[in-house]
Amino acid sequence: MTRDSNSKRPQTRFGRGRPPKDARDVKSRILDAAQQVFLKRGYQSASVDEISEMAPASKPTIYAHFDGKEALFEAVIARVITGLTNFEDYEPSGRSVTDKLTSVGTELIERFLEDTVGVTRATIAEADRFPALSRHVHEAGRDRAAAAVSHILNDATHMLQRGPKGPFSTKRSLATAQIFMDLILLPMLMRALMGEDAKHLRKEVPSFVRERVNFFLAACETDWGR
Amino acid sequence: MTRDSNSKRPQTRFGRGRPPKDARDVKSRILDAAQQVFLKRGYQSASVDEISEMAPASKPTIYAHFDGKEALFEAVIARVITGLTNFEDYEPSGRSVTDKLTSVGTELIERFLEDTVGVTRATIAEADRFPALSRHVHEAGRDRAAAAVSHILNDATHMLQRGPKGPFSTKRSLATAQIFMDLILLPMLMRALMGEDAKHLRKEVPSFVRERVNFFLAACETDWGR
DNA sequence: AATACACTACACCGTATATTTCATTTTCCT
DNA sequence: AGGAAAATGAAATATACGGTGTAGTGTATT
Repeated sequence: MTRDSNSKRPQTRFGRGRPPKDARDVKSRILDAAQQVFLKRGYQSASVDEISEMAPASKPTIYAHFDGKEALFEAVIARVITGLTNFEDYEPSGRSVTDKLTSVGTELIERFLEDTVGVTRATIAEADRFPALSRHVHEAGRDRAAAAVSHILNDATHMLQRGPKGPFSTKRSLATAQIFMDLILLPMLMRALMGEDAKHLRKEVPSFVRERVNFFLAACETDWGR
Repeated sequence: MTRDSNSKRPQTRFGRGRPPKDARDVKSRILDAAQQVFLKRGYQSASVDEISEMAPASKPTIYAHFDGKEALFEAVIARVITGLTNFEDYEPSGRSVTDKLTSVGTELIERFLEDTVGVTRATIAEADRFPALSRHVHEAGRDRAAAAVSHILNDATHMLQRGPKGPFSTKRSLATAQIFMDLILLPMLMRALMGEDAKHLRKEVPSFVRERVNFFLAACETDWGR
């Protein structure tokens, strides 16, 4: 009864022995599984056994590649973070400023609602066990995205042809980008964190973004606070 | 190394036997300790033993008063929540609208930064273990506060004497209050959740609130989106 | 003084889980 | 072919924790 070949073992499972060369690298298999499990259950509730089963990879193998559960968790977070700030090749659609900002806002929400929720939840939960990680996630998620949005806002400035004293004063573009994100991304992220259904959230996104962009532009077109 | 080795017995510890009548009720001692431990460590990492030591109360006593760890957790959350939404007797200081809103914003941050951070963190972490709790916290923290802010905004409308078509249109006052909170409270709450030092945060509050109130008022004084 | 009570301390059980050891198996490389 | 490499399954170790049972003890009440 040791050999149970027709069981529901997930995907590829190798028997004992050195795996064939064409098999996907064990390390990345472990990381993939760990990401799924950690982002689903959080750090504490995640078990190495489950990761081992899902990878698939035996526990000795896991401990051969990573120093322990904590190191594995940190590796997973680091990997998700780096794969999340690729705003390089993004260009907002639409011609008017309103359309462009709506596009940016929607894209932000879409992108962050996908992977970030799990990471954010996990890091928030374990904020005192991994203080460095928490800070890293914060900076990566907030400051980097703000820089990207700031860049896009600067483009909008030039588009409006109102010069450096225009609605998006260049000097404060970073703070303004921050406001944009707080106004549009953060509320949705928070609601997702609190467990609101993703499908339900997605349905509200268009009208929500429209409302917030209107509000944002209304303020930007004045000389708020100078 | 989850365990703190400096397990100094806090405050009063009774020997065996029935405690004197004037001793604070065991139940509230347990709840106090449970609150400290849960909000510090989260649900999973919190151990009943630690609560027992901190209360101080023996484990059998704890299980005599509560059905188990989950029930204890729910009791703690419920207790924190109910003690959090007392905006009844709050009146914003200042004469100008700007001053009033600044006062409201600061008060919001102060109040929520105190206890809410721990609760929010704990419920976010355990959002799928206690789905009902998560929703309750969300509604209590968001909708109730929004209603209170909405009320204050309505007062500001009357103050400005611009009638029902004024800057704070009554019909949308709830959505506007939502924006106010998202603009002022949410960013600070998020930063606190990510483990930023409370002392450091408090130093930034005044200038932050000022900036955001200016932005908020600038938009409100237009007819943003009709 | 006697009794009921409301606790305490301590030890125990069962389970879950991180981590390691060991012998074994299969593939790669020369 | 033959050894090194890489992984395996199974089981052992160690720890932590939720929950419970037992016996004892001081306070309140009668």
